[in-house]
Amino acid sequence: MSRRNELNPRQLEAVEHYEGPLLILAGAGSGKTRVLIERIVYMIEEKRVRPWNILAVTFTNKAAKEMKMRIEKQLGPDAKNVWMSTFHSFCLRVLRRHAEVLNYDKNFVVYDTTDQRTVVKKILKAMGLSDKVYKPQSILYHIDRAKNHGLTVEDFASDGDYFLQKVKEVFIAYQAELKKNQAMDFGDLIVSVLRLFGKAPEVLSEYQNQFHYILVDEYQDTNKSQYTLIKLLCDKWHNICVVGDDDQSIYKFRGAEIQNILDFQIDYPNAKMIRLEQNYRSTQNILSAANAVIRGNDKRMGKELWTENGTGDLIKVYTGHADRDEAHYVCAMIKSYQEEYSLGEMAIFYRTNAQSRSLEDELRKQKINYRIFGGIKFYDRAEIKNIMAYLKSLVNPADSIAVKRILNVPLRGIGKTTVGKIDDVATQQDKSFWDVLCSIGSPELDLNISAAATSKIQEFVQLLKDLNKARAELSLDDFLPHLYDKTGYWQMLVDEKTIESESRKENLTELGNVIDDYLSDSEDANLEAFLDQISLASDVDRLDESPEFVNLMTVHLAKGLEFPVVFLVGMEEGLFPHSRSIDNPEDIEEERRLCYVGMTRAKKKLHMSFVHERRLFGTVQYQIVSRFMDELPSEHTSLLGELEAPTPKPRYSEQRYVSKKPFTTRKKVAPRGGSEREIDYEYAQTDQQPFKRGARVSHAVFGAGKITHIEGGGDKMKVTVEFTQGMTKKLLMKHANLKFMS
DNA sequence: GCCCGGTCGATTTTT
DNA sequence: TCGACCGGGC
Repeated sequence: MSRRNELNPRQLEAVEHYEGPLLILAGAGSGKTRVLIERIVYMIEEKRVRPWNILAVTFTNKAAKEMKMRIEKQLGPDAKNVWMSTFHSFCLRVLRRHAEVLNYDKNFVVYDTTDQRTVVKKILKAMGLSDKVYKPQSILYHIDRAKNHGLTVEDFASDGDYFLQKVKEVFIAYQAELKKNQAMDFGDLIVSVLRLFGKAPEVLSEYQNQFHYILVDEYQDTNKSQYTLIKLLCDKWHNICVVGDDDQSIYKFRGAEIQNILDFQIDYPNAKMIRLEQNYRSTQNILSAANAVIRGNDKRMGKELWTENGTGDLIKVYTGHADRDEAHYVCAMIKSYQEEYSLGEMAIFYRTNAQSRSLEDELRKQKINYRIFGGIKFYDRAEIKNIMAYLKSLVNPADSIAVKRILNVPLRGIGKTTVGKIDDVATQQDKSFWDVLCSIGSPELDLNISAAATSKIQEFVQLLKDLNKARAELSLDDFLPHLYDKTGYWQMLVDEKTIESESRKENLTELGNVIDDYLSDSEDANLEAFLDQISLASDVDRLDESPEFVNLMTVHLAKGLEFPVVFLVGMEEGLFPHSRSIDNPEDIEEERRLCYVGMTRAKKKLHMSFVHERRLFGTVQYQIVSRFMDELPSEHTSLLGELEAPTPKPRYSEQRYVSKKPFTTRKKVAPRGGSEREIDYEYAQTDQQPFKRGARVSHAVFGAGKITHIEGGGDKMKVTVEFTQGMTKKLLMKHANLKFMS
């Protein structure tokens, strides 16, 4: 049964557009996923398009999975034949089939960022370059950037720049090393397909013939090489439909080119454009405010979100003294919402991961359950990486990064010196690390390795060989425990008996669950395919809805999600917008988009907050309110103090706030682009009152209390207040906005 | 081979 | 402030 009649006219137009290039400019919350799904269903059901002639590309596995599920629900098992995947998994699928064209082994592995770093470091060492001058991160930035632009090593131009010349040398050695290890990094996956298509035009035309219809989601986040890939693939039929929102392009630092979406109508001259501006997620207040913020950007196609959801609450703006107060405020608010919303319906967004700490401290103190996303990823945990390295070594022993990683884990007494010797031989004889390992102890190879180490290595080689035998005999879910056991890894954790080792064990158990999940929803399950899936998986993919936890994440991670209650914290210059983007107008625009993304996640209640002092890297930073706060029209915001304070409601009624928007009264002395922005900042002032010990006061967040201590004077006056709720706080008079209660 | 202690540096991160 | 990383000492 089609639900197409529930679509609005614009959405319907997008769904029923059939042939030729189409750009769907889909604002936040405008139901674009639905449109994509209905469009695919429409093509298959009404236009009798065969599922395998459709390619749909998304950016996250989560999005791909969800779309697949929803299409299957409408179409049945036929939907399985639609090619629905991320850019990277699509490329991996293609490469597994045609790897030999590029002289690669079919069992090549995918290297993640950590592996990349390891390789670069090794090369720097071999080339005698200091990793202080040639920071691996910086080198990898250039390598990744080149690949994002669709360039291979040969194309990499140093423009006579000495540093870039060295980068190029490292780049060349890096690619050679990857090749030797039968590995590709994320960027390679895309570039290699481009190379494959260049080298074997017949393969390209095979895919061109197959994909009559191509859909690309989040088009604003494609990079140059992804753009080229799509352009090639749709060159025969020109049935390309891209969906995106230029206002939500927030991954420039990863090579995303907003220009791709801005130029779509130039690239595909007869392209039709459909704007989806009706929002089904948020209230009008939230949308109007978000519209106003994003209007500050120059480079955009222009779009105004609107909704029939009603005006809704004003955006609550909180200003506090220190980060602690902000955390306190957020927690108080969360508690006050708990009757109306579950914890899982609330989320706190911040610009940088480091900000989560003060929030976490307070959440713990107040016994509010929370979950945090990002930070250390599941698959980045040492124990998971180690086990994965075992699995990778079994599938592809040429992967010397993996083999070296586990050679001495658990500790086998095979140390750095030994590894170094083996490495040297491997380089000299142009053999893989594993091959050298295998020949250790044989008479023709004298490495000057101690007898003890030699026998340890032989045991290790035997271990992997045994494991590979067992792998053939056991199913994947039986094999993993077997591996935990035979390697001694589990025992090692048992012996450790620390809190960390306990959590490591839990993670390993969780990895078992991941395998079970994997086995239950894929037919041709094998270790190779499992590794592929894991190497392309991310943490967000594991994000499920749980009602018992408040969600904490960076604004980046929040993209694509929605919550009834949202707290956007740390709205301060230098943090949001981040200091690294402050003197580049283009970067500021990206920060503004990020702010827009954060705001438009909120369905009902949006809170934005900033403080004047924040502990960062151990020192106190004095903060200035974010320019984005200035861009919020005052008619859509309410300052804390004008709004009903959370539990408990103060007993006073009169409002003392003189200025409606005290935080905006700053003078811009250097109006545009001036690096030193002189800012005069005013705070909401309470009338000066003769505060004395014992005075009963009221605070908008903490409620009623009693002053127990006073120190300092003038602007520096601090009071200690014992609140009736139980906590005691030291507050700076100037910012605390305390009210007297008679 | 391994452990410890000083130094340095520190956005965001769908794959 | 906190962690990763390296080099020296055992």
